[in-house]
Amino acid sequence: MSITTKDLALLAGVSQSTVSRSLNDSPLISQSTKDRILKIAGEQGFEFNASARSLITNRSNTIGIIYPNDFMDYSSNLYFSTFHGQLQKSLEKENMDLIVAFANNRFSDASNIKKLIIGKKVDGLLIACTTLSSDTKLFLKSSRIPYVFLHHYPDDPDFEGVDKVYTDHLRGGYLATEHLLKRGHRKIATITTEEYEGQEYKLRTEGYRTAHHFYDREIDESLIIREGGCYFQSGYDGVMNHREIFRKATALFAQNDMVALGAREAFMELSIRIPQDIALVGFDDIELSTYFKPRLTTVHQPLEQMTQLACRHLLDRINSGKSGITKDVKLQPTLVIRESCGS
Amino acid sequence: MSITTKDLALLAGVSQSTVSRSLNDSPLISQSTKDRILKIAGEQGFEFNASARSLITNRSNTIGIIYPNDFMDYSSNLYFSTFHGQLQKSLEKENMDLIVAFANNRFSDASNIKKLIIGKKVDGLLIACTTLSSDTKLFLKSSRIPYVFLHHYPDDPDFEGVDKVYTDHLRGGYLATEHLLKRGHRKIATITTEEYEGQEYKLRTEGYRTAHHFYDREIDESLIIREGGCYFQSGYDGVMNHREIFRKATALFAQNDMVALGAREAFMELSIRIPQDIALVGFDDIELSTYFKPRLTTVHQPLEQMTQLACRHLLDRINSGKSGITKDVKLQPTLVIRESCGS
DNA sequence: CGAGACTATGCATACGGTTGCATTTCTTTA
DNA sequence: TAAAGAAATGCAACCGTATGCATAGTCTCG
Repeated sequence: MSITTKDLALLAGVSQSTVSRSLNDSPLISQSTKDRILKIAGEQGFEFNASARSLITNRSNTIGIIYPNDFMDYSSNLYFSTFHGQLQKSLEKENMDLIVAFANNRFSDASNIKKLIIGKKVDGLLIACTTLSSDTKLFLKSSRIPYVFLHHYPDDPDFEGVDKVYTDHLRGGYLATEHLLKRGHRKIATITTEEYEGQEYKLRTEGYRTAHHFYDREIDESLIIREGGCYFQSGYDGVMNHREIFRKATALFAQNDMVALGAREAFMELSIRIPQDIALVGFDDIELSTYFKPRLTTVHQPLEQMTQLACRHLLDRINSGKSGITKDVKLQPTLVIRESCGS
Repeated sequence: MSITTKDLALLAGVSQSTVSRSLNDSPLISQSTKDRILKIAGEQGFEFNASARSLITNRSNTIGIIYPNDFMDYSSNLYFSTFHGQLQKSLEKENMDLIVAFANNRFSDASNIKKLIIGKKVDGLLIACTTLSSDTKLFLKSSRIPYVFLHHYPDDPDFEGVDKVYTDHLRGGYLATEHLLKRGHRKIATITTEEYEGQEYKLRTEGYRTAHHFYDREIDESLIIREGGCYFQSGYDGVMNHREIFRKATALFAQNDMVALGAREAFMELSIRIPQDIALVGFDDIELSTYFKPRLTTVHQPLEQMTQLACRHLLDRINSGKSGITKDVKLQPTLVIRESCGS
């Protein structure tokens, strides 16, 4: 149906290989021939057949992104949507297509990931998911496919020597807490989660502790709320179910912005004013956090930088093979001070 | 590198075509041979090479979704993230992969869409975008690729006979307004947008008008606020910049949930209480709208149904060709009554 | 002016599958 | 038991592109 290089060859009165070489700007072909063929190709609206090309070059110009299975649950967490949007943008720049796969396919027995990799549908993998099945892990380690962990990485000795790009969550937790300590707060509550399978929240809590230690402040364990989730509702419940805490606490470090917004909603219901009665810090710096007054002070994750770097590293791996030093890029978050802690 | 059907043939002591037929469960092959080969394939972790397969079958098992260029701007609009999540889910069920493309590529001259289609990287297209360049439009009409419009469709005679799946936005606007009218409101404000290129908001306003006519109520044009956007900020500004309106209006139909939330924020600042002082209705029924108290009464768009149907229709087209009657599916939205209009 | 070097092009094969047709093997039936 | 029919398998072409190698044409230079 569509026009092929053979058709172009016929039209130009040359061989198919000359057409192929011309379109690929091979130095073997004279400029005049190239020009002529390029012109014809343009007129005919020619585009390479991706499959034929992949078959011979072993490159699909497509990469895969692996998300956790319950990614959908996070779609209400704007962090992930923004993340994904950034990623899509980064890859558009590189002229690569993106296919999304989930850690475990719910509808078929065969892992879609394997199919993508062995079937050569993707040239490499970005993995934004820390809980891979041991089956998948094994497969990844043994396969030759380049991959880089993004956003976070599994706390697993098996994945020591692999590329990763992620945010320094501990530092983020530290920054948030330090800010509150510096502003004179002594009773700082925090809402974290232990249900979520990644390690991010543990690290953020770790940062919370480190800041206390650094500033020589006792930690009141009763101020650490483990509400079991990283959603709006978790923040709301976290406050509602622990009202007594907020009689003594003068500040709250909510470990992500959605949780912060949930907490904020609860505070409003309880007539606890932000920032007068309680200072509030979030994490992620999603767009939504600038909407609600007082605008949320939060820890910014450099999403754009993260996705760009990850893409670059992955493409480097794809182009130059598995060799080369491991890239372990820990990006530094920054504190964005707005009004939720006073001015 | 990877194992091929030829390798399997060698292992099984049969010809490559027998392997191919076995793996495709062809009736030509005896059950015993099939079993044997399937077993070997399993042991070897065989997966078809997608490119080789596509090349000969002309099917990539991948479809494309076209989003507007400024899709990123909407990522703060949870409607779109949820939409995309649903879509991904629907396609996972059908064992198809998804590639996202944007109406106009910002980084390269050549349209990515053309490349995907002519290069046969996708078998069909879902189009969730009403503003296609005339170039792209022309191309779509002339190409043989199956496509279905999703979410909304261009108001364009060129696209009369094409498949579409969308929500009845007019009816949605009607339902929202009717609800308010029935509850006795006579001065109902609405925040709409005329900047957004789709027609949705025009239709929602149309529904607002229709309801008034049906219930024989005069329309006060001064109550129609065109704030120029469909974001949180638009809702906030819409209220803030038109405070005088809300001295007479007793209800607000915000034409999407983010706008409603923005308006809510403004109302809170102005100490206008929901629902006592003003009743509020939104549109979309995003998850976020159930978080904030009073929970938002809104018009639910049947997203899951929409994406599923669109996928089904597209796959039907892909499988059975361009023929067959046009599917023009207008889904009915429903009113979800929560607390933002009183109880 | 002819040999050698270089440039530009064509030929043929490979990539990994699918599939029409030929061929072999096994049944069936007269 | 042999011929015919059916079932199972193999052979070979093909999908559209890339590329090593052979070849034809051009240029240089002694």
